[in-house]
Amino acid sequence: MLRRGLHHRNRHLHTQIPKPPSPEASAIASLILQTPSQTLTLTLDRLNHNWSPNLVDQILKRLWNHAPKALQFFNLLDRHRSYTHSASSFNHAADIAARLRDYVSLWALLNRMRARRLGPTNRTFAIVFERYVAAGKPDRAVKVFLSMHELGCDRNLCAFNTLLDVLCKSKRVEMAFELFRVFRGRFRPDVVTYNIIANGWCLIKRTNRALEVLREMVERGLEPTISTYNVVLKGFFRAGQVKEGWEFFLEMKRRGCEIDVVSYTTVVHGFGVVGEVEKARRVFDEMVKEGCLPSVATYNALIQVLCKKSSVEDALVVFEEMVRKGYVPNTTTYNVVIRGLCHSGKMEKAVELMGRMKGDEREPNVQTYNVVIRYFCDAGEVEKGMELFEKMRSGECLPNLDTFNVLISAMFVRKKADDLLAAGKLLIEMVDRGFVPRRFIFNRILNGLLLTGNQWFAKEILRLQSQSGRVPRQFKL
DNA sequence: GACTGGTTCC
Repeated sequence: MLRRGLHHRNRHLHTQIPKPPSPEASAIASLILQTPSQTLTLTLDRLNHNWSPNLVDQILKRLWNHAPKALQFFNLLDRHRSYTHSASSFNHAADIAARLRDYVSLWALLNRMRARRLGPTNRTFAIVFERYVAAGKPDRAVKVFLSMHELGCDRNLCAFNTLLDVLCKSKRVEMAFELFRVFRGRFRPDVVTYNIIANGWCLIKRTNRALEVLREMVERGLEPTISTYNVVLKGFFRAGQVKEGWEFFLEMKRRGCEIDVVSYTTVVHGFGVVGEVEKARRVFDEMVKEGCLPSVATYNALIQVLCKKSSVEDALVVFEEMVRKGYVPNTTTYNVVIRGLCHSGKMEKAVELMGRMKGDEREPNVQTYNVVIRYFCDAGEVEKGMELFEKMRSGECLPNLDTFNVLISAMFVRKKADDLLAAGKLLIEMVDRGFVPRRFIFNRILNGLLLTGNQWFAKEILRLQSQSGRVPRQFKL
């Protein structure tokens, strides 16, 4: 009986095999980056490549951190004699324009899609909703949804669910619920709609509201799915109701619910955050016994609890075990283990593991770098932190606000004049990349520079401060 | 990536 469920339970395993990298796309992407904007047309003409939608998508993905160049590439290729963009490439371009908050280009792209009868599709609208909400304009997202039909796309339940999901994930649950109440007569909500709303309430730790919504769902004759149960399960653990969560899990089993890898992972993680290492392990072992294969996420949950509440050595045992069993650790796995190693002072081993990521086609991301840089700086090895920072600048991993804050703070530990100079340079780069430093960072650096008698540089920083703030340069095209 | 669920950190 248990065997029957094996296939769909573990469909996630298929996604664990890393996609082969596309050397062709990387080569063209770096060529585009090296070519000055003025001569890009010529370069692309001369390249005369056999373009395919997939290749163009890959290139756009690789140019993600270089948005203006990405859009220029897209637009130039749009005027190509024989090649025409696919809907998916249009969506990529729209996503990039929206991320730059360049709404003029965004809507121009949507209109072009429509003119060519490529869309805009539900996926396009999902991007638009997400970007407006991320930019703090949820009302715009709702407005776009309400005028979808004018843009050549039916207002359907899918789009409605997507909008509710985007609002809920940004914690605007009240707003989503209001919308749900107003429009439920028109769109006939399905179990997905209810799962989204219930998950929203759980996200803000209002498990009772989630249960209320789900009761209403059942009254309306909709059957809960395994996702519904998993939403509630996660909700209990997230709200710190561990006892209720565990009892709900047992109830799921009693009722013969097909507990899947997500349910198990939720429980392992739930016990993990409250430090119940033994219980977490027992549930992990139980799922294996029940014939449900753990996924990478399940391993991540277990490895994390071992790192935090047991020891990084125990975590490494499980890490090596999963590798031996043929799993490919993902970036999260590496980040968890690397953090554990840093935390117990094993910096060399942490750096070694960063190197090992590349072998698995898992590039260290900004979180990976930030953790290792932070621990190096805390240990007083500021040079090693800077070394990693240089490395990330040369690669495709962009530093974020955290990276700069950590490095700049580190420059005050040793009370050296050179360090203050370095802090000032970091501040300039930070503003240059479109980040807005907090005022106390400016003041700290200014005071330091004045104390060490570097009046000239202090003046530069002051000028920078008066300029920074409004429109970050990153967002200008 | 094509309506929903599980894994890192701040």
